[in-house]
Amino acid sequence: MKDNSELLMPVIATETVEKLKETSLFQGFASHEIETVLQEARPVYKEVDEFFFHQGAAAQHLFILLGGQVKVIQLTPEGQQVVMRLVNPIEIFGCVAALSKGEYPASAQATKECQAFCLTHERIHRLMEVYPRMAMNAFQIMVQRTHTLQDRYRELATECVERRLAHTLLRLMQQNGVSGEQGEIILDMPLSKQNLAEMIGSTLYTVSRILSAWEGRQWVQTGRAKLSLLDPQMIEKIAEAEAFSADLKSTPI
Amino acid sequence: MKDNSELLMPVIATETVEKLKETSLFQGFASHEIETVLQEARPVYKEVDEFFFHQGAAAQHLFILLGGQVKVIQLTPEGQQVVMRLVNPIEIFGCVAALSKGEYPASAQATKECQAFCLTHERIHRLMEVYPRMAMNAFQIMVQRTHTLQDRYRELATECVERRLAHTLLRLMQQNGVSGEQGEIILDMPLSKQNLAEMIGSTLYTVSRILSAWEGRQWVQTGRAKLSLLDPQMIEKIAEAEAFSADLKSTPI
DNA sequence: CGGGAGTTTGAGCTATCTCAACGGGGGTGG
DNA sequence: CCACCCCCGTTGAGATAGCTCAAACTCCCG
Repeated sequence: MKDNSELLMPVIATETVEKLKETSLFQGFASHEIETVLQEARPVYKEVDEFFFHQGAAAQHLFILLGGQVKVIQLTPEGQQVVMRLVNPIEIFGCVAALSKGEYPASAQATKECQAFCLTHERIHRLMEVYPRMAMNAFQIMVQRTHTLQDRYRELATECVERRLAHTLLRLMQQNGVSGEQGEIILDMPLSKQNLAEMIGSTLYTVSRILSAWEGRQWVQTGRAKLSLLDPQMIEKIAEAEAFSADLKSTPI
Repeated sequence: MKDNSELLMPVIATETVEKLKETSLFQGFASHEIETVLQEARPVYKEVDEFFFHQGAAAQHLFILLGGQVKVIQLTPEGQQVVMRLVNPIEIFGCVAALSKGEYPASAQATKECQAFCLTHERIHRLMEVYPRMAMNAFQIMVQRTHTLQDRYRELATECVERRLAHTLLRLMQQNGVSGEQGEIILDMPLSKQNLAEMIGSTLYTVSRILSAWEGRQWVQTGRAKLSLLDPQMIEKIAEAEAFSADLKSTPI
């Protein structure tokens, strides 16, 4: 283990530090400062579907995702899942562990093979006292995240399923969109209808129906846990226009 | 103005510092440090229904509420309101203004006569560099708030209106509940059916129907923008029990 | 070449929204 | 002090988006 970490650290550092430097938590940090921080971190690897932590467990570690993707999910008392957010590389998750010792309010599960760093409660506390900038950045991140969550909340409270789905796909496009050969945008992630439903507070049946309708008009293309946007502008129209809808029952074009 | 501020500052300080010391943003601060911070703040007063800021306006100030109550609301493009949160004394709002210059994502409106302090972007930035503890506290506050918002999101996504209403009343009870003479808990705030509906993503009609049913069973008592919980335990049962409901159409007890 | 996970689709159901009409209390202005 | 008006609330009836359940279908994997 010791050999391993001494081997890994410098490799990851040189490769990753520059990336980290540009982003959220380490805004305004010098390279050597980031390296110092990473010295305190422990690398973690997870296979697909493995959990970083479970809802209700003692919150010990904050994670910085380096590669892969993580979904943060909450379970209702009845066992229904709700996807609270998708974590992409260079983002942090498990923030509740950062300063206070409590329980994780949600679970974090790998949707791809993942590499991450993890930091203990005590170390974060100490680091933030030494680097106020880090605390400020963390604050900033949470402000931003609250903002996003508020938007989703408003959508959920006021919009119909079709528009919520459109909004969600657009968000996913921004974060995980990859341009395909015909100009379509492929969502580079495993994404079942069930997953989508859990993100927008709906059922896989309804999601399937809506996507079928969209597919019939060549706006999207769906497959087994795959999805491409053929006509993002149309999806935007659905998301924004109040009086617009695929109108699932209308005559075919 | 100058006379005014010199007159007000010490008065408010001596009276308020101890309160602030115990709470959120100033955890771990010494009295004299809080006083120093408040020197940089400007007092603000608002009448009922006045706005501290509007959604979309340039985010210039972060506010610390001293007295009164504020509701933070988002407007949909169609003009529908959603109440994102209620701010009670010694809480902060307008956090988005703290570090980055952006737009307020929501509006803040006084529901009672309010006193508050406001701090500019630049000052907060400087203060947080001097007092890392302040940044850490702010981070902590936002983590907590995200947690609450996630819970509400999950409720909205998975629960029926009646249970969402129950959860919301329980939350309000904790924050604004005052024990009445007969052991009932009075919600010490102006609270119309419309407001409640905007908090839980429903309509005033549905809320009215549910509360009527509850009132019929002596669980609550409603009036013009008033509400008391006569039997909080029953409301808790509704909130938690999966198979429980007032069953609006059932025979009277 | 099963088997299973993910998906599609139909049919019926129901919680909730919408619309409309009426009720009632309290603040305000005469 | 009274009356009016307005805002808030109630209640009914009808419409509907989306959920539930059930059944069949399809791809991928071993």
